[in-house]
Amino acid sequence: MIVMFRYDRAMSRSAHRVAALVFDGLSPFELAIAAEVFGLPRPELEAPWWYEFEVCAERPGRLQTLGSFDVVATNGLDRFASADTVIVPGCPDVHGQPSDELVASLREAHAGGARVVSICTGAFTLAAAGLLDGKSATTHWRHAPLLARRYPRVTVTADVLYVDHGSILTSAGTAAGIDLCLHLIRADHGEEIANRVARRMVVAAHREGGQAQFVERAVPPTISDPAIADAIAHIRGNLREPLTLRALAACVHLSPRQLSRRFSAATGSSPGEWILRERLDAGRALLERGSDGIDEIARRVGLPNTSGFRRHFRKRYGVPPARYRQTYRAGARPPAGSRAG
DNA sequence: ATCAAAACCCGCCAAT
DNA sequence: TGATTGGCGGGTTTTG
Repeated sequence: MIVMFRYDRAMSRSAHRVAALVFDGLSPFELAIAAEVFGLPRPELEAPWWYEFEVCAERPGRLQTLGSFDVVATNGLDRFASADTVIVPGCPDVHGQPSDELVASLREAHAGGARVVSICTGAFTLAAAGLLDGKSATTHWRHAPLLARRYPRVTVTADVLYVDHGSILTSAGTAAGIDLCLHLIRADHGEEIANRVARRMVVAAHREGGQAQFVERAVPPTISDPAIADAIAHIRGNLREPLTLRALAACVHLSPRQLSRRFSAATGSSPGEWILRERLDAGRALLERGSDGIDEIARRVGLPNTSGFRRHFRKRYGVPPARYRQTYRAGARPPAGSRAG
């Protein structure tokens, strides 16, 4: 599993080093995303390890950002070779070409086992380095057609927030970089810590980002209506039961009409919708972790009719359950060419 | 893929 | 008088 792989790898050294590329004309926001997620100390999380964040430039020194302030890079590109994760923010010119030196250092980082991560049009830089050849990738939707034209060997997917190939990850327009960085935290430290980081940043731990995004549940909203909070707790604790509106209403001492009304007010979704989502989330988790068959999983999440389970699953996640499991497991292999660690 | 039955959702409105 | 409740109708969705 890649999660274990990354964990072991990080534990084998003093810390997991995240190196971000900076250059003149940098978007400060994109750099700040990486700095916020990886650069802030977070002792309150009690994670077994955390990241060391640094910025690296082709020519270290003072650099102009697109905002009205400068950044000073103290490191050169040689730091990429030994980094565990390399972040490449949006490039200043989508028609331009990165320098040979940058291309070489990105290739070296990747060959050396680093995860290489692009935000927004950073995908152009990765593509120019040949790191995306034969792979799917994403970038800002405005530039997706250009990326596909310029680099025909890259399969450009414009309708997702990010694409994870294990050692190569690309994200869509600027803010999707947040989704991707949280995704990395989730891969490294698990859902719980990723959710807590997201909560600290006051963003959704997960946005549904298009069909095959395979995302986890978002930070649960705070429910101020106690009856509805009870109802949700009851749903979670009794997923395998039928859970009709009427039964649920009786359980929390409300009329069905009232439950329906207050549930929508408190959560933004109807009881039925919510219950279905809980069931499918649980089903997805069982597909990822356990080895139960689809029939058994369907029963356990309260959709005992397997064809119904498949129908809903496919509609929500874009792929049938069996293929989801296959894809998920396949995606969990360590990246080829990684160094031992 | 199709279909009848069941369940759900929600605007409406009289009763509280 | 204004807010909340809960039954009803029936269009929509889900089920098996």
